[in-house]
Amino acid sequence: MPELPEVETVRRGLERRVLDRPIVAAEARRPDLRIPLPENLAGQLIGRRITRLSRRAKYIRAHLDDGQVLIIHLGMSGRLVVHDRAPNQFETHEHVRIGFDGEVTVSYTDHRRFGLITLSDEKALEAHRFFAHLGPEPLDPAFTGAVLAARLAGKVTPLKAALLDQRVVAGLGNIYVCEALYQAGLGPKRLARTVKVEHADRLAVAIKDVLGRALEAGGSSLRDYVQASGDAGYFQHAFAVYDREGEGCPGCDCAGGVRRIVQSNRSTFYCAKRQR
DNA sequence: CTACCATCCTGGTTGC
DNA sequence: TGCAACCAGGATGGTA
Repeated sequence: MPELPEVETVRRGLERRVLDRPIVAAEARRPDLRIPLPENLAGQLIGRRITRLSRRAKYIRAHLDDGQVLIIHLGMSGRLVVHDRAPNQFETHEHVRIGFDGEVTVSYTDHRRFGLITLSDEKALEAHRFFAHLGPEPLDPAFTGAVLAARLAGKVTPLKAALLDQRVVAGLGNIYVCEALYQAGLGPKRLARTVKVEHADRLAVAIKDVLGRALEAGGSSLRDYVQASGDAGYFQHAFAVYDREGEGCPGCDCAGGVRRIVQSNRSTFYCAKRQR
């Protein structure tokens, strides 16, 4: 579910609450997430502190004070919620719970279990299979139209599919690709290799703008996503096209309004007039 | 190497 | 109301 703005919002929420607090309790309740939880996860966490929280693509990384890094991906339906004290009961799909000194408790729930939690050595982190092949971070100043154009060059695949590929750009998902393509005025079916530098400039600007606005809104809450505080995000109210099939295109008076098509088995929403 | 497809899993919504 | 079909923010392993 969560894309870059949601994951970054959760990261920031955790950062405010759990940094440098000793972990005094940990419980792995269901080990079979997308990949199995590490052996003795609780034992590896208890007594440690999180000294830094970083994000790469849609992964949150909690850097521990012993050189290990806890890697978390929320998949489609994962939540990380901070409680002031440990709730008396477990939620239905609460798979991992971490207790910090001072009673602050983090619950990881994920009803679809597409998410994952694992551990890695800090030294080997960027070489880890999750990170080794990722494309650039779109909010990094180094991410420019020229960089994007180079990564799309030669690809014989629809632009929509190329942008969902984390090796091309990291952190985008179905919502923000639809929104960025709309804002840039580029058709989702256009082949990636046809995107020249002038288009890519617009697209890179649109990606940064959409992600930045979503981040300010605390992300988009459709079904499962909430911030670390438990509050919903509200960028879903600002979607131009996502999940707005049949509604009028906000940017023009085209007859068809927002259309929905299926690409790589996922919904694409766009305006056929504005996006070429 | 590249591109496409099915699949993992659960639950909410839709349509008959 | 009941039930089946379909759909959902992601990632990836296998196949062509």
